[in-house]
Amino acid sequence: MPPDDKPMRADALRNRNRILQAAEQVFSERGPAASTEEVANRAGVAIGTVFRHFPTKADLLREIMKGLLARLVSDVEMLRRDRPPGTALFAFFTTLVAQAARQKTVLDLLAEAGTELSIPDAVGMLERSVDGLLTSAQDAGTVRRDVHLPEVMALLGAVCQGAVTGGWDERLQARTLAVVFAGLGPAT
Amino acid sequence: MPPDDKPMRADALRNRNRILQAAEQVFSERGPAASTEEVANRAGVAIGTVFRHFPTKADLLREIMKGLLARLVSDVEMLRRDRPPGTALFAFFTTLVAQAARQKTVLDLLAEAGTELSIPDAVGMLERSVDGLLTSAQDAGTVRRDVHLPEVMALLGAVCQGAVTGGWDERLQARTLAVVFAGLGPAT
Amino acid sequence: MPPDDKPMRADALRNRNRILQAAEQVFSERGPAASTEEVANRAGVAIGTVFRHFPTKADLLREIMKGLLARLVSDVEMLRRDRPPGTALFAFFTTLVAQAARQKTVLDLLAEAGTELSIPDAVGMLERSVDGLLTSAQDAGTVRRDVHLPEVMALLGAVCQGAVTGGWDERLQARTLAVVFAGLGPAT
Amino acid sequence: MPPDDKPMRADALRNRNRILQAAEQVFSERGPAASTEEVANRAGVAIGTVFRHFPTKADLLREIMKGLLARLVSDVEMLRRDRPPGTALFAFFTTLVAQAARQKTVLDLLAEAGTELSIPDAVGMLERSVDGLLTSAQDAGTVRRDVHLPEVMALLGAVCQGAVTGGWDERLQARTLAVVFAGLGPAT
DNA sequence: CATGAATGAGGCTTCATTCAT
DNA sequence: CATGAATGAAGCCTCATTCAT
Repeated sequence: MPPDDKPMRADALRNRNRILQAAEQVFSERGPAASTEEVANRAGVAIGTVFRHFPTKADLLREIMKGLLARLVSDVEMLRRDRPPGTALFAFFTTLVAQAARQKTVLDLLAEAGTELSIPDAVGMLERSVDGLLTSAQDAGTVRRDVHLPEVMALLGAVCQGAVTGGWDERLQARTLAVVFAGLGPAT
Repeated sequence: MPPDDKPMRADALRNRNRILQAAEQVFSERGPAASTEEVANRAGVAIGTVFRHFPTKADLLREIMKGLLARLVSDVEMLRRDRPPGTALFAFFTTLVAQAARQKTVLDLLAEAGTELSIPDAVGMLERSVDGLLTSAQDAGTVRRDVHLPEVMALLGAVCQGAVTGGWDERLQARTLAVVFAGLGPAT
Repeated sequence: MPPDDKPMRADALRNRNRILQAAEQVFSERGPAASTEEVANRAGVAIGTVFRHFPTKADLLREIMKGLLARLVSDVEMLRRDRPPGTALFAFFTTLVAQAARQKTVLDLLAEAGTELSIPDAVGMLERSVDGLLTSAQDAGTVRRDVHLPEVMALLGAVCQGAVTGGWDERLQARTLAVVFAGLGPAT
Repeated sequence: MPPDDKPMRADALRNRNRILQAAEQVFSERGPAASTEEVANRAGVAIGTVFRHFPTKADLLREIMKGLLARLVSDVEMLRRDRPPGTALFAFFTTLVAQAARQKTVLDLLAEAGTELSIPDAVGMLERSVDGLLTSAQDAGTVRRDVHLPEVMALLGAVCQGAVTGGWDERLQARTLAVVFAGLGPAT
């Protein structure tokens, strides 16, 4: 989401993206405490270039989060198109946990930065998307009607965090999600 | 668990405990990035004393974790004594989430330090305790037989992380746990 | 004083002047530590353009000084034309102090850059001009004969510096100059 | 003026003083833009030690100023004791200009830092001291009664600045001060 | 043993200057 | 010529750790 009042030069844009990718990697691996210098190295640019594009480390973190959240929103949209409404929400849980390593950044940042970083818009969009999934699932009868968005978001976050920090393997992911899905499903 | 080859003088032991308490507070509030100096201040000792007791910041963190995990183990034992076997596991989930703020340290540390810190013993003990809870619940018929320890631990961790980093209020804690409990319960 | 071996295109010259004006403003307000980038912004040109015209920040500073000194010289000439010879020197003092804010740049630069910047020609010209003022005043009998140019220049500089860094208001300017003028005047 | 709630260890105090001296030198020579690192080198301590004693560069500058101003105040007091009241003020002017190189720091800081640094107490004390000198001189009849403190302070500052940034030699100092003294003296 | 001063590597950020577009 | 992105040295400051008192 580069703010392009003026189109932005080709090379600058390429660097911007390289930096964003490098940052995503680095912060995923080392947590948000990783140094900006390392991001620069991994991106193959000088440290000054990172700061030209993102005047502050927090700006860089914020931008990564925006990107990740945007990607999640589009994942949701894709699922709504390609899956039967009754399973799309479950599929989203599964995807999310499977990608957890990538999502680590999102969660860590939400945790670490907390008050400082603020990207309510992006978060709000994701919530609206997931709400769509939930409603569809309830209409299809695969999720109980007394389940509401907040706990779904909470479970999404929890399970994702858990997967990341706990290092769940595939089998464990499946078994854990099975419990959650059973909990969401119709009462009988 | 002071390494007591030589008994350790009374005042030294008192300092050790003060430091541990202070550290728990400080790291809970500020995250593991908080400075050792602040721990020393809060404990009312000089920085050198902290490093005499815990040669490395990581050692200090590790020791806190051990303490927290030990406390969890004793929580579990207490629940086994005081609660009907069918609900003890659920009670433990509830307790854990409610105390999440305190547990923040545990999780953060697990996340942050990851590979560096390693405290398999303490974790193992907690796992054995929880396994007891699980088996009892299954015997009592309040938890499905095809639920196994790994996913229970996973859910415990996930839900705890979620509660902390998501800042769930009491209502949200209850609703989220309701889903999980439904998922653990008998299939109808 | 653009170095015009080749005449220089009209737009280039306009940029040169814009940069010079901007630089004068910026350095007056923020001191010589202000960034070249800000000069470029204020001038409405790109940073590269500033460095094309002035290969070094020091070059830019030097050029500003030359300009300011040249302006002072022409102020002196004007006073010699428009004022009675007995008061022109005093008038120059007064003008200078009143404009001190503008002159801040000159002085700061002299102070800050010291050895690095060197602009003997321009300073020499100003000295010759002021010498004219001094001689006239002495001929008119308003300044003592045993006062020489060096101390006049020194007082000029001192009073100007003082006015700038001390933030003298009008009343204080007047009272201070009154002392200096009394000191310069005939003995009885 | 170390704030000695607790007496302060001998070595710490020695370092503190070494740093202060080094800083005075460095900032005199290179201006307030000189690097803290250089101060550390000159003082023969590590950079961290400088920051332990003065948490901020501004704190260091402020402390130097306090010290210099305090020394000036004591200079004044000494003059009042050792000199006839009619000449003490003039002697102070002379001393000040002669030491200008040392005082450079004071003035530069006053100029450069302006709003940021604030040490009103120390400045106020100096003003009160100089006021004493002025009154004495007026009582002794060596300074006109219609001269007031503000312009004396202004001239002091101006002449000092001038001496520093202008690099006046002894002869020039004398001639310039002669003019000022004549201006302060009785109207004939 | 406790104290707290000293160390110095490392992090974030700024800015003069260079160079591809 | 102008543009503005890239560079990288350098500055300020923090903090884990060591060591003299």
